[in-house]
Amino acid sequence: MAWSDGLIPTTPAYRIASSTNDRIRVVAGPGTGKSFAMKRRVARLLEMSVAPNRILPVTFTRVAAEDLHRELVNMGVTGCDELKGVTLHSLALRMLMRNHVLDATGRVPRPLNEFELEPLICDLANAHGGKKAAKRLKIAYEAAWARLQYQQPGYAPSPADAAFQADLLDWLRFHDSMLIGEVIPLLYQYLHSNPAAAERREYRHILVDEYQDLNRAEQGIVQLLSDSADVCIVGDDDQSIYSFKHAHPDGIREWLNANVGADDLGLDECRRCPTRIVEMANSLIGHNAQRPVPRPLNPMAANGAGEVQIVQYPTIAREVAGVAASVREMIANGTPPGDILVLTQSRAFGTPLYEALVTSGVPTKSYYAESELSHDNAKRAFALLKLFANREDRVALRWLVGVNGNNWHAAGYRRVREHCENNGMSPWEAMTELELGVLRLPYTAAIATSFRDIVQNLSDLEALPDLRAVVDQLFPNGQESTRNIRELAVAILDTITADSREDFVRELSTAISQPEIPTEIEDVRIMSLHKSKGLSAPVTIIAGCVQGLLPRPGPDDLTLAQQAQYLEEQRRLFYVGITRVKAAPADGKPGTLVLTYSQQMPVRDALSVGITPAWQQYDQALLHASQFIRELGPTAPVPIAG
DNA sequence: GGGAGAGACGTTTTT
DNA sequence: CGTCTCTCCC
Repeated sequence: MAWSDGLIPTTPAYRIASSTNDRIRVVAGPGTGKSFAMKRRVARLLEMSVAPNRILPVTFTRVAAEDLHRELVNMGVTGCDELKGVTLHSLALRMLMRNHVLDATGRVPRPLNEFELEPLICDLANAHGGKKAAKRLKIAYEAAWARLQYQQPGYAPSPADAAFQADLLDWLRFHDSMLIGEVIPLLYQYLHSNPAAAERREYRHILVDEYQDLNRAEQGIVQLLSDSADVCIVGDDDQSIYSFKHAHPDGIREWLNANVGADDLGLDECRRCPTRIVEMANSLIGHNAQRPVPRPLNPMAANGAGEVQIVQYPTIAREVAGVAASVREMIANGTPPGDILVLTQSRAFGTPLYEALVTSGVPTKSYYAESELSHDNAKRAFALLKLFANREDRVALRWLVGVNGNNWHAAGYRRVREHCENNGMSPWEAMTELELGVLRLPYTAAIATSFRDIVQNLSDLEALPDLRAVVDQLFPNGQESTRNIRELAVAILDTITADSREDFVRELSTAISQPEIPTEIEDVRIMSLHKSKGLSAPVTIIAGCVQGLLPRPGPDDLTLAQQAQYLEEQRRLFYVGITRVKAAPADGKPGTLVLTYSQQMPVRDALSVGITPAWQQYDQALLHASQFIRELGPTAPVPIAG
């Protein structure tokens, strides 16, 4: 199929695909077909024989990356197999692993898993005001980098920040590791200080999706990679929902000033949603006063009006039962489960809903599912596996040796580390001597004991015939706490041929941190509003639309202006949610949106979800409908009691 | 190093 | 209302 098949030359989609301007900005609302236009643009480049490895399609999430790849394959475009959509994060990791880059940065691109942060925080807590303070300081360090504050003239961290950062960097260097939040900044630094680096001219075409969700460092990388590349950025500030990740949505506006002469294209026709929902979405987002340029979505009459229900229940238990009942009814009436998307603002709503659906026999998948590493058993086994593959994995060793102590044996470990630094030893070597009694250090008895167990565990593993046996030993069949990680490990074993421990561990790590995205959707999906971005479904249900949860009040240390911004982001989150509804008139699917909320919930649950109830009656918190329901305007139906 | 008791805090999320 | 964190004490 040719890139221009079915594209009408006067349409914006055609211009996006065909423009030869070396700078293009596309502002595109939800459901307006920006992925479609991007895909056609990539197809055109490939048909013009641009080498696939010189095209860089950057996406915010892996879902989008795989989507692009799949659609190009379906189009049968030559060269698409070699074209990989990547997230900036994975691109950065790949570049940081190149030898000359390693050399220049002096840092090992071995990001810490979430669970491996615990001993790091404990090691730094003492000198920096406790665990909480250390966590805050670590977040501040990553935030400063995400915002590129270090590059801004006049920026200076406070003495406390600077002292913490020095210690943090020492810890990371000593343990041959880095924070996940450093991956992007380190590549930024490398590219920034090496204008002659080949990386800066590696790509001929760069396409960036969801540009409003990138933070300053990420936007900076895109710029540094575009010395000799044509750049096409696509985004929508009305869908900017990642401020907690320091997204810099102003970047999409500033970009036009920095790239004078760029094509400025827009997609406004909402091809996805029913017209009634488009009108509600416009009314809702119109309440955001700080929009730079209001750009209403244009409804597409052929989609039909669609169906919308707003339902209030007396209690949260009734709400859960009610949603489950309507899902069952829809399925009984012929709606495929995969057509139904249930969105909630928190796990606390998602989990009971999931359980109710599963109990009533509805095939359901919760995207709130527990991580493979939520149990200590699984963490321990995984850390052992890392050490089994590489005795010099200092992070894994640090974790294992501290896990049984209430403070991660921070005091003793500090002595071990000092000894290593003074004598040029690795922790493995020092602990071996410690355990043999050759070396004596104060406060290290517990560490020596833990180390002895670790060595024993490892030698037990060494005695096993192959990796399959190692997996059976670490993640025993039938053990609930390691069931998820076992499934992953076994699946990987089935695909790899060589018995290489390093490869196996690397693949398992990747599989854990970057779960597979199911391509065949056969189940009802329950997920957060954030995760729903980029998806669409004929039936979308948003449960728990109550004030205090959606919108949330936001942290109390915000200024009035910041509070207003926070509220606007919450409104954008709801905007993203309701625009997931897909009308498919040809299939007789009108597109259905259901919004539910309840009048009361147990105070205990309210508190644990983050709602501070303004009113309560005995142990029940009294709830109110989200203000966003009201803001949907006159097109929205009158709420009914359920 | 570990236990008892007081006090803070509670969410969403990407890589 | 629970869980985590910190402090104090042995």
